[in-house]
Amino acid sequence: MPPVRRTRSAKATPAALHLTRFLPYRLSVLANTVSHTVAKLYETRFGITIPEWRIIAVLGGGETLSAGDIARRTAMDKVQVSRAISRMLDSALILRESGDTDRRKALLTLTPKALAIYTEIVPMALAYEAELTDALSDEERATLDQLLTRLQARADALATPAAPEGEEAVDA
Amino acid sequence: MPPVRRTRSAKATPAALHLTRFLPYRLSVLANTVSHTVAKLYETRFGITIPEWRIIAVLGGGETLSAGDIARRTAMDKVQVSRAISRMLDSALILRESGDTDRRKALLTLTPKALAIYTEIVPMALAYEAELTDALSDEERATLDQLLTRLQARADALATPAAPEGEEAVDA
DNA sequence: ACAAGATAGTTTCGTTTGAAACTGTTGCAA
DNA sequence: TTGCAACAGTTTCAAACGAAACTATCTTGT
Repeated sequence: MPPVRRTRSAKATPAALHLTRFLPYRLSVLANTVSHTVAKLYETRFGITIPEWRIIAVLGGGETLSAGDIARRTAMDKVQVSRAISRMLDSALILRESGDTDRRKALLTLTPKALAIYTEIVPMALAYEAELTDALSDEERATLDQLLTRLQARADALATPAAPEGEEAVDA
Repeated sequence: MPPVRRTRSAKATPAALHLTRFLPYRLSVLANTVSHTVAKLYETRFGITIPEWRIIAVLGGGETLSAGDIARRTAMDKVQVSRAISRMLDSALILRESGDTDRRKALLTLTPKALAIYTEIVPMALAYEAELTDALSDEERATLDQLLTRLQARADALATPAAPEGEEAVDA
């Protein structure tokens, strides 16, 4: 009997991997391209960064939130939020007031200056988003929405236990 | 006659923007969740970073490329590639040889050690990808592929002139 | 009522990042 | 040929990042 011939599928050739077909890679590149573009948009027009934009976005409705609330809603970590808030205090975009029931929590509100930015920036943001999905039909847009939601849920489930929820993000 | 009632669509209320429905935000969060997970995977198992993984991925076929080639194929900028290569030289994952026709270009090849990592890592990467898209049907996977391709093309077209092509990415 | 632990937020520290400046090499034009 | 722009890759620098340590406040159990 001849020795067992190692079959090709066993170990020899690992399925080839083309980076440009690899989903994590593609998501990363796409998210980066998009983030860079909008970051430059916000930066040149309003002098704010993406973390600051996110904070403006969640406070723009006039709500008053604590830093922790903001971190949860923006998927940024508390360090990032803390730093962004301190920048925004310097540039008079935000108001901080100690809560009286719990003095650990600081209640944050946008200043009129920030609200003005909000009013101007939201249409720009939506316009960019519209341009980005320009080539998609309404049905495709709905499908994309669907798929992203499901992928995010799956990614969260597969995420390292250290960050099971409230994932931090580079920018956007 | 009562005075004209300002219509809601005029100026008063800018279309509300919910971060969790905003595509750039969603892409950023998803890409980050995924990147973090795979980064930890590569880090704990092989002690390599994502830039290093990408370089291994493009050189894994046995090809010999220059740093510039790698930058183009991995969508990383040349600084990032340069740094990753220098790490890989230290850890004996890569071989650098000066080209004789053009001494500016260095020809890079993986060492057997890196090839062994490649052989082990590719199935892991594909397995993660498979798990991520677990809940998707084949048709949905094809649609996702389609949509991502089109979004990337659109995002490139809308990108700031500074980076019209060969976009750099944080990780993945 | 008070020690122990949880929670809110900030600061520190070492690492990573990208833009810009720099070094060295090649190709081209006068 | 030689001078200059383009190119490959590295280094520098200031900013941004995240983990972990820290401060301050609140909650809970005994």
